[in-house]
Amino acid sequence: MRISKAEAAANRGRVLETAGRLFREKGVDRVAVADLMKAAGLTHGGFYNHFESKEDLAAAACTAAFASAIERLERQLAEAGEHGRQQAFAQYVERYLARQTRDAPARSCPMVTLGTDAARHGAELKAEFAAGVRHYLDAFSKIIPTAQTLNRAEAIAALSTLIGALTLSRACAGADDDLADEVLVAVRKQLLGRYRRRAAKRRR
Amino acid sequence: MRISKAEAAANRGRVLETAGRLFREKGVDRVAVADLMKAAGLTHGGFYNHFESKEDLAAAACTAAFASAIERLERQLAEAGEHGRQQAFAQYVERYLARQTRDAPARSCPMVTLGTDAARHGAELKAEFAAGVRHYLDAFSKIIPTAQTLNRAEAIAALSTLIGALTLSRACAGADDDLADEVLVAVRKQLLGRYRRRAAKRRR
DNA sequence: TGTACATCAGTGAACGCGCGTTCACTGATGTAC
DNA sequence: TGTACATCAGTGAACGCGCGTTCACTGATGTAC
Repeated sequence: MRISKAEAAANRGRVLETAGRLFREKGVDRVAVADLMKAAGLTHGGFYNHFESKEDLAAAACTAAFASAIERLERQLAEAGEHGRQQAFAQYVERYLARQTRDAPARSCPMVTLGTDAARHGAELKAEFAAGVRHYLDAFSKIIPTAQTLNRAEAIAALSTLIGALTLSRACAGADDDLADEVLVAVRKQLLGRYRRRAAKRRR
Repeated sequence: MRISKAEAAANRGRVLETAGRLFREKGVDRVAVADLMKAAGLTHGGFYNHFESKEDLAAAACTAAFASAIERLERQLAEAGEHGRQQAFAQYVERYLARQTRDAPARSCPMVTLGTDAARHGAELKAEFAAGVRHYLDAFSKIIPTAQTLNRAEAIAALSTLIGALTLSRACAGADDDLADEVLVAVRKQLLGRYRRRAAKRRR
């Protein structure tokens, strides 16, 4: 049964969004196309009307995941705009390293959930991932509270810290919850303390 | 044909070591048992004489990978013992974030290469991963050059930074080499600069 | 505006391949005497 | 020390399942007149 163009586009969007969630949660290799389509409310046969291959979908889902992550980041930045960068940064770190975030990878940072996949999968996914990182970094640089000259290198380092911490904490959660939580707390403390100290110094 | 016990043990060791390399390089899910056994110089049928399942091997290989990583870490620490912690730390960071390391994941840090796998696979692998992190952290704390009270939290943060940077750089390498290299350089600079500044301050 | 037909998103069976695992078999090793 | 036999690591064919992908078919939509 043929479907209206608007409905078809909506279906495609739903598949993309579902893929973004499932791929982040379980990894690209551990999600079957048929399961994914079922989760999106369709049957698997129609998949190839929308995407050339599973890899093609992975690349598209990666782009979409980055887009929504960056959108959220910029919203946070805009909201806290008046209170200044430092507060926006603190809030961002708190959310990024919250236990809730760790335990809900499906909607979380694509750099953590898709990074290893991107390193191992084909060129399409890798290209979209790299583009996503570039854009994310641009947005993220704006909320790092520091001197202008170091902005970008510091942004990269801070982002790396967040990514590594979430990776570690997720991998340990369930097996050693104390350790998993300790990682979140320690990194939160280090990241926030560091920039707080610096801000205090600037105020003097 | 039956084989001597010593030879059988050597075979098992070779399988374990091969798994450690291949799993780190391609990820557990992207290495077939048959290919792995062939790479170890055996046929796939004998696999189950040594391991209960592929998951069982993954857990054992994770432990082994951590063991060799920690051994290397402690060797570096011992070598540089006389020059003091700071130099050991600097050397460690330089190696960890070298392009060579990034481009040779097979022998590199298991926290980067197996972290996402551990988060997604079964409890066995996760448990071994968490134990590995604990041990690695203990060894790593010893080379973080700072005040005693903060040692552990700082070690966790520094390690997270390294893990995140290597993850990012690997995922971007091949698609955007400039960005991939920039990540390595920026994080190296940040990590080393930070501790160098602090050491200078202590000397005053 | 109404009619006739082509299009094409969605369906579900089917294909073929690769994978983890099992199994009957081999023959050198280890052991009991 | 030498002999007879049980053990068991390794082999490679086979099994069965799940997966990515294809395909003939359906029927509502979009379009040409």
